[in-house]
Amino acid sequence: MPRPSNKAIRRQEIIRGLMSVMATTGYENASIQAIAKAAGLAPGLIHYHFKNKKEILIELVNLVIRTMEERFLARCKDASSPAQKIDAFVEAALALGDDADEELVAAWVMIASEAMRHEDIQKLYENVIKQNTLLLASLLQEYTQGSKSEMKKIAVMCIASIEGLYQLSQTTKDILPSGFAADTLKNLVFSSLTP
Amino acid sequence: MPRPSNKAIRRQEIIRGLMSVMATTGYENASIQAIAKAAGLAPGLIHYHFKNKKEILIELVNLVIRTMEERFLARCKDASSPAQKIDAFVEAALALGDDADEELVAAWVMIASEAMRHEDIQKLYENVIKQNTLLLASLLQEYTQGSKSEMKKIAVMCIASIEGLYQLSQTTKDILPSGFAADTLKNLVFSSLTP
Amino acid sequence: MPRPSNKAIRRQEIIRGLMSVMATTGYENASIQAIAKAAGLAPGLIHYHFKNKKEILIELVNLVIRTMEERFLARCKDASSPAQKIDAFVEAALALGDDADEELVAAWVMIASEAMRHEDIQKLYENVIKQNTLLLASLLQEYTQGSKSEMKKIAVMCIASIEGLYQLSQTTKDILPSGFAADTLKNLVFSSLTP
Amino acid sequence: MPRPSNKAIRRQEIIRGLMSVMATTGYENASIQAIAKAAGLAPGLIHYHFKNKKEILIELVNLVIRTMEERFLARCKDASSPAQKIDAFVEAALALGDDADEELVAAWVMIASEAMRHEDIQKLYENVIKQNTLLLASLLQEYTQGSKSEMKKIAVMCIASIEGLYQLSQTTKDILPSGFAADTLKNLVFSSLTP
DNA sequence: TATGAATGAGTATTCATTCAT
DNA sequence: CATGAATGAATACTCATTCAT
Repeated sequence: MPRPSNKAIRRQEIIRGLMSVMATTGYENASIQAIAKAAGLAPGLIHYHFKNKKEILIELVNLVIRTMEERFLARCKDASSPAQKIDAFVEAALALGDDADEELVAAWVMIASEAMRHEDIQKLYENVIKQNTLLLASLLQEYTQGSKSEMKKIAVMCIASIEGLYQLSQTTKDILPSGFAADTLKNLVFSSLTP
Repeated sequence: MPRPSNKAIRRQEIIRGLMSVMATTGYENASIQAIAKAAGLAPGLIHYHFKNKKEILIELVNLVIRTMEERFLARCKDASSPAQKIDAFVEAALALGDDADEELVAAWVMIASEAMRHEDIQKLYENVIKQNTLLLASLLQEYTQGSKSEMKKIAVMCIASIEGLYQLSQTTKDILPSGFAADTLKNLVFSSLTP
Repeated sequence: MPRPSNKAIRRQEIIRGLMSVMATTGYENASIQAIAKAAGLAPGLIHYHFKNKKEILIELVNLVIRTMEERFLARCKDASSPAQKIDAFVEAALALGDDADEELVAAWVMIASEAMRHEDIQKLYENVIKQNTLLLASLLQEYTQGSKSEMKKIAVMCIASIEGLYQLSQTTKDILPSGFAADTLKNLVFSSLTP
Repeated sequence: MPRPSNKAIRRQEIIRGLMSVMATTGYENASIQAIAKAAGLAPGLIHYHFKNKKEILIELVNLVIRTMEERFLARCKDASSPAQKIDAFVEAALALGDDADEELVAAWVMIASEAMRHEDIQKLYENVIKQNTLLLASLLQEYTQGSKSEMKKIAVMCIASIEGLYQLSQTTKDILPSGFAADTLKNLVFSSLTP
């Protein structure tokens, strides 16, 4: 009887290893050795489970994306009106708290910058941005019967703010009034819609 | 009789070499060889003019910052009212056009991500963000006699939007409605102020 | 199933590689390539086993020091009187014979000169010199009930002679009457003690 | 009227530049740039006055040797008896005082270690050692009518002590009782002669 | 003579990837 | 599956030497 496969588990460990290393050093400086150490595994094992370093990155991107989606869905459960859903969207993106979130955001910012260098990462990143934009735009439209193109613009700007806030949270922490982000962004958005 | 010094010129060439390489590959992947090639110089010459790679990066950051400031000041010349100045601020940041701007923004996004890895870059980056935030906040306050802390929040959000838009412009170009950024951001800001 | 560790063996090989290269070229000129070649290993492997070149040097210094101590202890086994111990000390230091000794001395002379450039090597070197001096001084005192400070002076001079002879043996071989060193030094020391 | 040649002066400056750099860093680490800086000259000028780095070293060796000889001759002026001359020899070698001496000794120790690596330096070094040995041996013989070969042995040992003391003075300063060297060595030598 | 820019080869070090066990 | 040793290419940086001015 062969021992049960643990590929899936090992792959998760490795992906999380990359996430934690990347959060502080970026992708280029995340050596296989360091990833292995962070994952508590032997270096040689990495390439048994992944073809190469890039593949781990891609899986990490997918993991982060999935996690973010889940955050939104969880908050959406109790939302019925469009306004509540918009609220849920922004809260899911910006009302971050624990250490896991912290690392997730750090990794995400690193991923965003890797999107500039790797076409495949760029595609994944673009997809999320595109989807989120469309989602938010349709929520906005539902909420206020404004023009579609106008709602799209506001949605893009909103997404940009979120990405920019992630960035600033990693580089200029002490400039951000603590916990201000979600509320301020919602204010901005809603006030631009009501007239 | 002695050969005339050309240090300043060479240093500029090298800095621009780094900028152009970084714009597409990031800092870690900007090899000295590549920088030299982009600058049209022999590799060995780089370290004759700069102590190390980091020093080139720092000078590049300073150059980009200076250039951005000049853009704002140029647009501010004709602005008298606070509203016009806010307008100038946003336009200077977002109404970008030619290839030089393109490269500048690309380099800036890369710099922002380097700020996460190098403390000295982080300091420079933080300083600009801080200064811009304060500047914008005081303009907003001048314009609407709202509370200082409220204006600060809006200013931060605005700066975040700008940084986020830079990011998106590099990673998800075709999602941005062309030329929409400045106007949409101004709308958002002003509509949040008037009530 | 895992490959058995051979770190200790490889490290020894590398250290001996450095010793043999240093013996002829000195530390600065002992390139990693040359060390690897002397050890029969791939260059990249050196840095798998050692953090950097300096670390190899430090281990080499420790090895040489240990070897020298063992030489003395081996000769001391049969020594009971102080005079015999002094004899053993000088013999251990100077009655050198085979090729291994030759290389050891060559490496030691190189190490001594590196002590001028690297603080950590200087400390190791100083420690041995200091310990040997104290050891010899106490032997001398045991032998002749002379003043402590006087014995210390003779001990230092004796150690200096030994180091100087090492030096000359590497640089001006054909000036040294073969095999004269130990006897002559003992004569000098004992004749200065008897009055 | 052509400007008067200053080759000799420049060469001296460069040689002293090397001496001062070597005293602290050794020959391999004495870069042409550093030598030029120490000499207060432009880097390019070095190779105008010297074919290559080695040539400067050779001239430095000659300079140091000459300086040492002069020290001995100066002290010999008032010496008439063999004992006084032996005294002068040892004093000239070991009764060092000012900063210039300090640098000279440091450079000399570095030179001695370079003798292991460069055949031409080895020759120069060997010559001095040989000559000094013969000189001292003949003085010893004049003083005590002992056998020539015996006197040679003592002379070699004496020279070795001196070289060893130079070495220790650079590497383990605080172990040497201050100012003890000359007297102790003279005691050792004379007591070994009188039986 | 003098200056300092330029070149190119050389060096330590890192690291993704492979492979023997 | 797992381990950790091994490889070789890539990279930042140094430096003697040359050369244009």
